[in-house]
Amino acid sequence: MSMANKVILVVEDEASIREMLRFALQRAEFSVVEAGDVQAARLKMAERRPDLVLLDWMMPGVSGLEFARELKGNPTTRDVPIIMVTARAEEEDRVRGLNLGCDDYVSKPFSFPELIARINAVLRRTVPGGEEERMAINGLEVDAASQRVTAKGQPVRLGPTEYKLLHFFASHPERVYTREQVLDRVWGHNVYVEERTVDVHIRRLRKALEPFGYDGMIQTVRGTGYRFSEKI
Amino acid sequence: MSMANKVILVVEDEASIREMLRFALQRAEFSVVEAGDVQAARLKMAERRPDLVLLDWMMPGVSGLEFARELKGNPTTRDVPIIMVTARAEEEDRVRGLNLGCDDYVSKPFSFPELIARINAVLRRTVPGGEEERMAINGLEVDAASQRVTAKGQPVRLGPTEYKLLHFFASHPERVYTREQVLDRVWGHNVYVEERTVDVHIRRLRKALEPFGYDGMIQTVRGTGYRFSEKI
DNA sequence: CGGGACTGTCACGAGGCTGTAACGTGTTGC
DNA sequence: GCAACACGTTACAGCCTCGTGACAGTCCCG
Repeated sequence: MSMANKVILVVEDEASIREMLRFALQRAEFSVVEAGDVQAARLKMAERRPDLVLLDWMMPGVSGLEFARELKGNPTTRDVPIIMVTARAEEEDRVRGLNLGCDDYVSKPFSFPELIARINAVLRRTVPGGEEERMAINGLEVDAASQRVTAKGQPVRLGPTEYKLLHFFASHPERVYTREQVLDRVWGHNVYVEERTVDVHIRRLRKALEPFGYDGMIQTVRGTGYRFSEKI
Repeated sequence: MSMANKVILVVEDEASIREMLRFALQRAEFSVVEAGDVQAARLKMAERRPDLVLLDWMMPGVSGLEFARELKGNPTTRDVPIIMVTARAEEEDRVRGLNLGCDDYVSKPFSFPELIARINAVLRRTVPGGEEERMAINGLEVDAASQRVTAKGQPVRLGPTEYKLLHFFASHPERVYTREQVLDRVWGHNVYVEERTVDVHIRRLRKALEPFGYDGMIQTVRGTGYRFSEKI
């Protein structure tokens, strides 16, 4: 299992716990980046995008909850998985965290093996092959680095969600996805939005691609969901 | 909500627990297949690929762990999600299970709502068709991932039911099925439809395949039902 | 503070899909 | 030959799905 080289950002105010976490994570062959508060976390985040964020729930200043919302609200960081660390196993917090789009949840006191296992489970879920930096299908180019889309050289104006949607579909062509799965992959885990919302964004995406004749690539599979295909 | 008709294989040695699980799952509109040990589970697995496996950890004979490893090692069954059921919250076991590639775990005693919720969460993540499930018989291709059928390269337009029907028959060739069996497998358990309805959909499927000369593959077995055969 | 961009939800309508009945056709058994 | 039967085929009404436009709320930025 080449889980190595994965970078984990630990956001935790108590230095002693941070220390322990670093020790345990490094022993499991993760690279660790630490932050004592949200401010520092933002900087580290901008510096290098981690593969996963381990986020303490209770922190002085900006809370972990708010930081999670911040990350999930930003298209650039939306798909970095988050595991919440909370002091209590309070149901309500847990629900709020999950509804926010956190991928999992660990409550103190936790065992390190369990923590590692959960991290591995979450990392395994995140798309392995979907890290294509640049895709060009049939004259339609999707550049992940600049988050830009061009069709036959012409720039395509897309909103963040439409971009994310296209990026996801383009990196998984010839495959049907249900609305639920699209919501999971594009909007984030455990976020509650109406399924039909996908339809609307599909419509917006198609509209944006229409002037270039690419709208046919997003295909409706009646009774199931949608599919991206280069065959127009 | 088209979540119905998902098939769950319950592997559990204690009959009473199996009973409870079946009750709870069926009430949540899942179809349940049961197995008392790993041996039986293998058979059920081969007979029909379930959408999810609920696997008891502790079992006499071959343990759940081994069976999980077996499933995850086989490309055909690799992407059938597994939820482990452990007797206690045995830390180490849990960890081993997750590292093995199980998608989630539940520890006894568990609450049924939680179990159902976890099952739904896991099912939501899994893509239809799984890994490269693709059939090509004699120039007729059925691709489960894209839910698309092509005959000699030409796309075949099929409604959802016709697609499911063809997919089912194509993956069980040279074997007769009664209308009742077809209804069970294609329409799903606990659905009441007139048996003759199968005839109508068979007709529609044949009609769609006719332009390509493939309609003869769906053969009538008078007095019994239908059969799919590559011999036209 | 005001405007613009973006998002999520809803309501409406067109069209496709489904199940059933009814009738047609071939087959079996007497 | 003629019922009885099994299956083929067609027609159709109702339902369901999906496309689409509108709209209110939110966030950001000048």
